[in-house]
Amino acid sequence: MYLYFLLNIYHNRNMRRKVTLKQIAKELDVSISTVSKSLKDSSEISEDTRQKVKAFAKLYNYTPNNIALSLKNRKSKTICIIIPEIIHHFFATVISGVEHVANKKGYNVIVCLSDESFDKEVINMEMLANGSIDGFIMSLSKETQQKRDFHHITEVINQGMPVVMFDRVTNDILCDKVIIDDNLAAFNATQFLIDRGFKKIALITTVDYVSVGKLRTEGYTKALKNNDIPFDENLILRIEDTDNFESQIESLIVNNEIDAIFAVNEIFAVTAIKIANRLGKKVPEELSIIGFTDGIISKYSSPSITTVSQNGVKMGEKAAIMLIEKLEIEEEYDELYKTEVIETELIERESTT
Amino acid sequence: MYLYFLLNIYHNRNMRRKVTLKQIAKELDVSISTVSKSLKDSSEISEDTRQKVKAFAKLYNYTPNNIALSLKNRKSKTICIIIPEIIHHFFATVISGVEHVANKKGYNVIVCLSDESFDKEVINMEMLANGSIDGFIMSLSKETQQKRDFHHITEVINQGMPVVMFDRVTNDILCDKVIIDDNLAAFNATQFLIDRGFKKIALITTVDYVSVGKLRTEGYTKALKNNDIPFDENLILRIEDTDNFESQIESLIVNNEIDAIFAVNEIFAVTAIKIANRLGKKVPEELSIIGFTDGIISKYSSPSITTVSQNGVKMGEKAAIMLIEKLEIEEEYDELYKTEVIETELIERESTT
DNA sequence: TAGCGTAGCGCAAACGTTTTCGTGTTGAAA
DNA sequence: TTTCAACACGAAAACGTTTGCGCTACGCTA
Repeated sequence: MYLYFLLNIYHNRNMRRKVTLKQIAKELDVSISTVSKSLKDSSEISEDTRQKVKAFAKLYNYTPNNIALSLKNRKSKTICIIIPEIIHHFFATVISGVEHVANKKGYNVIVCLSDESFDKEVINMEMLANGSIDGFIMSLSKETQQKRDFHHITEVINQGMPVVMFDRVTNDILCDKVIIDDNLAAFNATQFLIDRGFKKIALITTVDYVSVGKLRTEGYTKALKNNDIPFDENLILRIEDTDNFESQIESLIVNNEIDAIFAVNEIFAVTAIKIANRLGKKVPEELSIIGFTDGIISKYSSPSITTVSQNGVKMGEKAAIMLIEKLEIEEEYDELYKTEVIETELIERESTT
Repeated sequence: MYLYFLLNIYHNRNMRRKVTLKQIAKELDVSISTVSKSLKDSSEISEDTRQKVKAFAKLYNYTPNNIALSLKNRKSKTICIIIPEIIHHFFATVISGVEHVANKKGYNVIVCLSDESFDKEVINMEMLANGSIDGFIMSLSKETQQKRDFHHITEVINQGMPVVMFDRVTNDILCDKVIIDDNLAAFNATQFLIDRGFKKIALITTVDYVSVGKLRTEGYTKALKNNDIPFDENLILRIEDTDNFESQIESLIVNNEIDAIFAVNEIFAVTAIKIANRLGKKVPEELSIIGFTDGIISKYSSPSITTVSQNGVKMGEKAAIMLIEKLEIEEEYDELYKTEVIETELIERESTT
């Protein structure tokens, strides 16, 4: 009898497919249920049979098939995180946070990249919302924010699938959210520069449809107003195309007598430093610069960059916790949506006086 | 009849679970098979019924349940990539490459982080090798490389699941691999420095059990030998603990009259620049530095760093292509394992004369 | 000896598909 | 009127689990 089994399993070379309950049952000449129950130590089964089955299962390294379990339980123990770009350090840190929490709770993480494209975001969501995953964590693509078309998200939510949005969120969707107070953080950063005595403070930001760009711009504006510093539209540079923005920054610095710059991301900040250097303007002696997002660039740039630290790991962890909480509530949860605000921190380095 | 259906599906508020073939069948008073066949435009079914079913399916937004399909087809159309750390820019680019190819071919990507830990690597593999995924792409954790314990990988391979290893690979496992020629790349980088007339060339590397560190060290050594430059063990700094290595680099620079440094990664390179600056040694005028891995740091550092570019995106793409090829061969494929070598490129920037 | 409790196990349904094969009905040819 | 092909559809198995319930046989009590 054992021989037959061996022949069946080791069908070629030492290649052996995963063994199933059925195979074990056949081999031991009992029913599938008996095998299943034995492995779960059910008292329905005699001690004797139980031991026999368990020994056999161990020998052949039995583990239950996850897909079958998913189908039966109608849950996959998998969550999906959709981000615009994995190359951005910030998003990588968020993934890291999500992954660790998810793993601890027994969940797997599928990563999808929208590449800032609306269509890819839609396709990804539709592909996975069919049982493959239990819930979404996502940050909107630029294009989606621009189009303001969120039907794919409402659809998923209406199916009863929890969604947690982070960083790039929208008020048009009701769901759990994890954000930082972009407005306040920008306000604080600008105030920091004002406190150092600067009056001509430039802002390098993104176009307004990117939610965080807009909020940060508002925070900047508010700080100026609060301190009775005249607002000068010329000092605001809104970068749309991230391919070729160096010349724009250069003219900003050349054409205005600025003494400080607040940039809404690392790349803008480090590029500003580079161009200032090239123009013979010393940072921080002649020009102070503050960035946003505490990535490796800010840390390793020289001079290293004073920046608003946006704790991606923490955001990811929080988002994962919120999602999994929703998933593990038995009942149809009341639609109580929370928005968590992760605190930011101003990290002072060498790029400011 | 429609009313009944509506009551069933929209059971509360406008929450509607995904509709199944069974529900459609019941509602239209036909069999499940008829529904399934209609949706697949089978000629077995009359034009009339087909249209009716399709219209109904469209109305209720039917899409097949992925899990059920996975169970039936015994493949999940999902692959898993296991990496030591997502924070490293290089690994992020690899994911990006994998994701794009996988997506184009209709596969999803599960990302697992081993955090350089052997145990996490094992757990991740065992968790997913039960039907959840069709194949692995992986880069070994440091701990795994140190222990030289690869049983979890052979086990998975013996189950008939394809594995593609990249970057940090091992000869102990027979499978497809994607690597760069670390030895040659290091040789070329060192030769580049020698060609510039440098004789006292330091090497900042990792401990030897990290496969790529070892290979790069060998390339460095070979270049010296080839040019009859005396090999000086004091010029080699092997960094184990990445937390506190600045002081080690500092003593390397202070205690030896070096005129160039070859660092096996970006962080070491940029840190070396920083310390050199602090010590009043100008880069590149008094000290030339070459890094490895063309990440954002190298690009945005000032001076920007001459580096060996290791195309992560390309590695990821190649790995994904190889894996999916294996997956889609119908027959038991012959065990023909290939090792693809991705070419590197020396990108000259400002940190070398 | 009839009755009954219980230990030990198997049946079958369910999760949502796909697909093979079978079955009933029709219309036309013989 | 019988026969048979073609058409339109349904039943059921299969993928691998879990689990409620039913069934058998045994040993015991009355």
